[in-house]
Amino acid sequence: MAQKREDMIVETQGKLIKAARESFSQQGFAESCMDDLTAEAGLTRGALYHHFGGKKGLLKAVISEIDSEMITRLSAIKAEAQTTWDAFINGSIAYLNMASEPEIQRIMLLDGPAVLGDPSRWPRKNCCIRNTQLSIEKLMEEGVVRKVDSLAMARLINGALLGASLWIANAEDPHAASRKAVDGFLVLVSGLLKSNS
Amino acid sequence: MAQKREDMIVETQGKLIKAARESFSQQGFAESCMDDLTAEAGLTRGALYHHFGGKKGLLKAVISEIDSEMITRLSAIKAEAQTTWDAFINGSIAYLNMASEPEIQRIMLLDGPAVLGDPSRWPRKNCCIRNTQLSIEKLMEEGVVRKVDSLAMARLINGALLGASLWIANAEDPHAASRKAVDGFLVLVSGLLKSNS
DNA sequence: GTATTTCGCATACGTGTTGTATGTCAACTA
DNA sequence: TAGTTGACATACAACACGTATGCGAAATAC
Repeated sequence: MAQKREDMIVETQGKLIKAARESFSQQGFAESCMDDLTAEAGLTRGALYHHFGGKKGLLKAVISEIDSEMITRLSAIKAEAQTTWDAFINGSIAYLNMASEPEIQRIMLLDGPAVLGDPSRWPRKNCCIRNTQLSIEKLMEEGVVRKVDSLAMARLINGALLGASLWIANAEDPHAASRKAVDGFLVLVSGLLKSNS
Repeated sequence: MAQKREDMIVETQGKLIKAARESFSQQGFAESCMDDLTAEAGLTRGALYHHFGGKKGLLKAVISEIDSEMITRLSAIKAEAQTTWDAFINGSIAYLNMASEPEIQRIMLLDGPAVLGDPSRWPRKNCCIRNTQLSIEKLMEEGVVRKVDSLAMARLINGALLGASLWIANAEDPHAASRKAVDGFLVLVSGLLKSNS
């Protein structure tokens, strides 16, 4: 077990990331105080700057972790579908629901882009947009959907889901809003199908 | 001319807003220093706090001004169209282009939502989402598009355009990206048309 | 026309938060 | 077991924000 030290490191980083997820999602990135945040994790700012280089570095680590979780959840849902189209639709709806969760919305959709810039430039192996793009390309190969630029379409769809999720999360009746958003989304993506026109 | 004092006020506020637009769009809201910003306008932070109450208040004023300009530009474009559908499409494309402008993107689409929260809650008389919603309702009345929840659809469409514009602004070839985005958007909204299915 | 009040804006100050520089002690290496 | 690394804490300095206070020119009153 030459892993004792290494274990402590990942534990420390984990505690910091956990505390950061809570603080960032509840108070927002700008309002989060690093002294409070690290104290919550039973540490000091020294650990933070040692491991992550600063406040933004911690945000990057948090985003990376949440992103991985989202990919995992999305993949599981898509794997259950029978057809590529179903996988695309179910994945999109799942994304819509995830994006309505306060933590994901605040960190990934509001503070993340504002602090770190365009999400597609974030250095992460898997990202949701890439995922959507691949679905579309597969659907085009299968001849199910019309020929379009897959990246542009992925951006449009991702943005649509994001916009709807912002609305859902702030609606007086999120459940009803979610249903309306899904209905609308289905109408919208029906335009992709070759069978139309 | 009992307006001498009042004129000075609007001039002062105008200078602050102008400087803020530059600073916010170039360095972002968080990185903007109020001392530098006010000095740029030939004033001090005293004027800022007197007129706008603080940093966030200034951002609100800036957003309000930009929003008005966007509405004006959109209205002009929509008024030129022959049909309601054309007005909707042309307005959407115009919005896409506007959202690709650095100032609008940074202030209205990135920092604004992160600092002030969901844009639909912003206290402004006219907003782009409301505008889109009205277009959709009119199209439904005319029997051109299928029956959908207009607000949900407006949110989806607005989000799609926003997502695409973020991509365009960060693309290596913005012009080509813009064309692809417009093509994709047309495919997407074709799903709204009643003539399909 | 002068006295008085208002208020637009500047100046001065205190506080909180960030980043860096330095110190310390436990864990690895030989 | 001695030496070295490095994980993390402590101490310090630099801003940037918000507030409290002050000044001087317009507006108002008489």
